[in-house]
Amino acid sequence: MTKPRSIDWNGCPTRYAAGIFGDKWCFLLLRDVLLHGKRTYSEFLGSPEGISTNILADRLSRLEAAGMLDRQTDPRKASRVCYFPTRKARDILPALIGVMVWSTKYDARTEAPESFAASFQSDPVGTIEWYEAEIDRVDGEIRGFARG
Amino acid sequence: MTKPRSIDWNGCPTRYAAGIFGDKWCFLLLRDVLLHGKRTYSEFLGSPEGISTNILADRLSRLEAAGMLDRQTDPRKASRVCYFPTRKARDILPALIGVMVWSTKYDARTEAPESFAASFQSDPVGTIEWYEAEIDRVDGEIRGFARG
DNA sequence: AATACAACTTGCAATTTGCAAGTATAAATT
DNA sequence: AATTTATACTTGCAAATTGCAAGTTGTATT
Repeated sequence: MTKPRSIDWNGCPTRYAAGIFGDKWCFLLLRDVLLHGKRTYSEFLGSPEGISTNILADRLSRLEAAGMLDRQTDPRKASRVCYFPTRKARDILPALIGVMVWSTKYDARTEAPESFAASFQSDPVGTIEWYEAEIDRVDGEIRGFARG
Repeated sequence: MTKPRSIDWNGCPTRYAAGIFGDKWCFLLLRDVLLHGKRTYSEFLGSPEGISTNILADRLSRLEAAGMLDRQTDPRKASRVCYFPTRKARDILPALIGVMVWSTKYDARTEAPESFAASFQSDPVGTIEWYEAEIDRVDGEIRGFARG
C-alpha cells in the first residue's frame, strides 16, 4: 500500500464543490448558462473572457460528466449542439447569486445595479424563481414548447 | 495599441469572484479559515488535500492581496504567522454555506450530517451568526481577548 | 458541387503545478 | 553558549496544463 497520489475528491462538501466548479472556466460557464441564457459552443466562446477552444471543449465535457449540463443536438438545426443546465446546475443558483451579491459589495467597479443585492435579500425565493423562469423560457424556446 | 493580453477582471460580479476564489486552492483555504478555525501555514498544510508549500505561499499572498486575509505575526510566539479572515472574507460565508448545502444534496458520499442543510434553511441568519461567533472565538483566543 | 457554419481536435510553445530540497528566523533544549 | 527543533517560507526542476493557431468533421445553404 503506497501513499495515494490522488485524493478522494468526495466527502467534504467544500471539496466536492471545488472539484466541480473550483475552476475559473467552469465557474464562468455556469454563469453563462444559468444567468446569460447561453447554450451553444459559439455563444460560450463569445464571452468577453476569451476562453480558448480546447479548454472550452474540455470544460463542457467535464460539466456534462459532473451532471451539470445536458448535451443535446439542437432540434432546430442538427449541425448545432446545445448544452442545457440540469436540475443539479439550477440548484446552485442561490449560492451563485449569493456570490454575486458579495461581489457587488466589494468590487468598486461593479456593473451590477444597486437594486440587485437589495432585491435578493428582501425576496430570495422570488429572485431564484425569476431566474428559473428565464431558464425555462430559453430552453422552452429551443425545444419548441413551453413549460407550465 | 496592441490587442490586450489580459482582460479587465472587474465589472462582472461572477468574474470578480472567479478572480478571487475561482481556484481550487483559494476556495479550500477559505473553507479552512472560515469553517475549520485554521490560521497558520502549518495548519493549512495539514489539510487532507495536500497542498504543496510553494502553492500555499502563493495562494496566501494572493488572498492577502485580495483583502481576504490579514497576515500578522502570532502575538504568543513571534516565529509563527497567523492569517485572520477579514470582514470581506467573512461576508462570503452565506454563499459558501449555500455551496455546502448544494454539495450535501448531490454528493452521495457526503460527510455532512442531514441536519446541516435543514438548519441553514430554517434559520440562515442564526447559522451565519454561529459561524461568525466561532471565528471570533478562535481569533480572540489567539489575540488574547474576547469580543462582545 | 461548392461554400459556409458550428463544433470540435491537434500540435506546440509558454505558463503553472507538484515534489523534493534548501534557507531563514525564533524558540526551546542541552 | 551551542545545538536542536519549529515554523514559514524559497528554489530548482520535471511534469502537467494552458493558450494560441491551424486543421478536421458533419451539416446546412447556395
